[in-house]
Amino acid sequence: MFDLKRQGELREAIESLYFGYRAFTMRADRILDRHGLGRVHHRVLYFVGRHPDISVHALLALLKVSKQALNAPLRRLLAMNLVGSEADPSDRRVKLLRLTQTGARLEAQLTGTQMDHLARVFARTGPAAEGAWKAVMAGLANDDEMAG
Amino acid sequence: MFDLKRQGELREAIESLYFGYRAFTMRADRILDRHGLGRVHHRVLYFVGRHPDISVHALLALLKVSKQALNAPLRRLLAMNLVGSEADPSDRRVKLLRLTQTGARLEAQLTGTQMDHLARVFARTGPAAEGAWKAVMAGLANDDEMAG
DNA sequence: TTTTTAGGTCAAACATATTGACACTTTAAT
DNA sequence: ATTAAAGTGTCAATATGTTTGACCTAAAAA
Repeated sequence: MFDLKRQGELREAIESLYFGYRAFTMRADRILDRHGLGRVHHRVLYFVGRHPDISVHALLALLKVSKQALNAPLRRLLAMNLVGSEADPSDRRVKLLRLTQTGARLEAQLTGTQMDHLARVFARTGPAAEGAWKAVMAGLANDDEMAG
Repeated sequence: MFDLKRQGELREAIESLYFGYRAFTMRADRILDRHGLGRVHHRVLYFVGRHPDISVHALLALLKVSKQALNAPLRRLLAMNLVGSEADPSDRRVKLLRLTQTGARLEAQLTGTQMDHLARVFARTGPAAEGAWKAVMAGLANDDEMAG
C-alpha cells in the first residue's frame, strides 16, 4: 500500500499516461480516417516497415492478436497495394511481407506526425528527460513480459 | 525531417510507448474480464473515483466519447451498484455520480495493480526519471490540446 | 413563453475482436 | 513413405464498442 501522497503522485502518473497516449494516437487516427483505415492498419504498416520481410506468424506474435483479427486488415492492405508479399524461398509455407512504395509513403506520413509530436515535446523537456522517459516506458513493457 | 539516427531514436520511442501502454493496461484488463467488464467501465470507475459528484456531462467531456457510448457501461455500473447517482440539488437536471463502497473497492483493486506496476518501474529508474517521465507525458497530452 | 441544457434511449450501421472449425501447402519427424 | 506439425487462409457465430441520427423528458435560462 502507498501513503496518500504517493498515491496521488501515482494517480497523476496514470492520468498523464492515459491522456498522453490518447493525444499521441489522435493525430495519426485522423489521417487514417481519410483513407478509410483504422489503427490496426497503421500498426501493420508500422511493423512491416520496421521489419521488412517479416512473416505473418511473427507479425501476429508481435501484435498479440488472433490471425482472424489480422486477416481482414492485412488483406485490405494487400488489395490497396500498400503491402506486398512473397513466399520465403527457404520455407515456402512462410509469406514474407514488406511495404510497397505507396505503403512506405503512407507509413512515413503517419509515423511522421507522431515523430513530430514526440520531437516537439523532447525539444522542450531536454535530452536527459528523453532518456529517462524511454527507460521508464521500456520498464513498463518489460515488467509485463515476466508477469504477462 | 529528421536524420536517420534521430529517426531511429524516435521510432524506438514510439515503440516503447506502444508496448509500454499495452503492458500497462493488460493487468487491469484481466481483472475486469473476471467481472465481465471492459476498459470503459474501468475508466468510468477511475474518474468517478477521482472526481466525486462529477456530472454525466463532465464525464463525457473528460472521456471524449458520445453519450451513447457512455450510456450502456454507466447503466451497467449503476445496476451493479458500483456507482451511485443523485440529482444535483442546485440544478436538478444534473445527475451527480460517485462510487459506492463496492465500487470503490473494485476501483482500488484495478488501479492498485497499475500503481504497483508504475511504482515498481519508478523504484528501479529513480525519482529524477519519474519526474522527467511525467513531464514528457504531460507534454504529449498538452501538445494535443492546442492542435486537437 | 420559448429556447437551451442535461440527460436518456432506440435504431441502424460499422469496426474490432474473439473462439471454433476446417482446409491447404509445405516441412519435419518417425 | 507415411504421419505429424507448422504457417497460412477463410467461414461462421458471437460479442463489444462506437458512431450518427432521431426523438423524448425535465429543468433552467432567456
